[in-house]
Amino acid sequence: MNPSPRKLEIISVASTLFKEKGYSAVTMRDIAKVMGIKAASLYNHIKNKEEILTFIIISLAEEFIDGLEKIKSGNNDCIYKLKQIIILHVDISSRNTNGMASLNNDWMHLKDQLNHYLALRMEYENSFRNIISEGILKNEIKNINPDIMVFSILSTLRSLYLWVPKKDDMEPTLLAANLSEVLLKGINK
Amino acid sequence: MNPSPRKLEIISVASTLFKEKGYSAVTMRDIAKVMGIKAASLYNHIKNKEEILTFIIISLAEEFIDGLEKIKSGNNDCIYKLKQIIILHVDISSRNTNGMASLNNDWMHLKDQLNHYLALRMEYENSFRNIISEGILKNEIKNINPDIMVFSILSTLRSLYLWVPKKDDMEPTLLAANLSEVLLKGINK
DNA sequence: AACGTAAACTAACAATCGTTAGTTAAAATT
DNA sequence: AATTTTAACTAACGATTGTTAGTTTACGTT
Repeated sequence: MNPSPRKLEIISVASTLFKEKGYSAVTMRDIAKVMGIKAASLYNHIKNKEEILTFIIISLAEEFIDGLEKIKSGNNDCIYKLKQIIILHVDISSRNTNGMASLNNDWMHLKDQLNHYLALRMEYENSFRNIISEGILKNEIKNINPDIMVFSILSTLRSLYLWVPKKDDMEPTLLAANLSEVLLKGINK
Repeated sequence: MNPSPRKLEIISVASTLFKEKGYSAVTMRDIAKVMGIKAASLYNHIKNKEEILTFIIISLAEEFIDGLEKIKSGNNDCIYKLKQIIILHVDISSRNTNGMASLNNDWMHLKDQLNHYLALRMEYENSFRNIISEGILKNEIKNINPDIMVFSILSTLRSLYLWVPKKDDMEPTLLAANLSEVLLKGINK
């Protein structure tokens, strides 16, 4: 069964608060106050606090997995795939600046779905590294430790949620293009 | 008056727990348990929970400010200064992988010193951006939006605390060198 | 008009939170 | 030897936590 509109509203409000203070510092009463209702009323729509966090994190994680799957399946060179990954991150992060905070910082508070999340993350990072390694083999990418390249690029992409809201005048397309230039070709002239 | 050894021990234990679960999710009883004492006994050494967080964050922030100040004052070209900044981050992050987690994720729970921290952070980012902008003027650095370059590089450097412990076999010097190559000249061959 | 449901409410629960007060035992200082 | 200091302890505080139970109100459907 799909989440009701009211439930999505609660999740959206919670995401905003989770970004501001982190999951642990946000109380059900905080969420309820923004919703304009009492804390107990939240439980007409959600099972518990954990369910909110789980929904935020798992749906975003799966969106990334799906996006990467499509990119992998395309028959393109590695640099092009990396550009698509950058676009994927700019896109998802721009549409979910709040939820991305939980995905990055509050995943350790998952219970039931913690292992599932960790598996998805490992799958994502492995696929990312494979694209880099393939690029090295095909002589498209410099022969540097692939782990360092994955770490460097992914760190930037994972921080987009903090940065995009401060530059909401900048078009996602332009941002992705500039990021590709910086991340792939560097800043040195 | 300098912090006593016992106080530093508490702060160190707290840092470890703060990295694992975040400041808000760590209780004084958690810290005490690892110390092998009761929660109330912590208060013989520290004023309150907030003081622990403040010490961790402010001392690290000041270490970054001091390091950047020395780099700025040197009469070197901008690319060299950026390489020094990368070394600075690798150095501080390697020696404080736990505390860096609080600096990055728990600063919003500061009270008395929140404004001080925000001022230091703004000062740091401004200095960073000035180095980039100067590099563009001197034709050392590509003429792309400096904000994007600052964001990109700083995001990677700020994530080092997560990555260094997973690669503790890698020498900091080598890591800094590889990072300089990737961040400044890109990965594209 | 009667009924059922959705979504709010009040009230309260046991658990846990940061913190304080007062005490004790050992170590350091006089 | 007497005294002060350090650092632990027990016990408890009021506040807040996530959550449950039971109730009320409004609305759509019969």
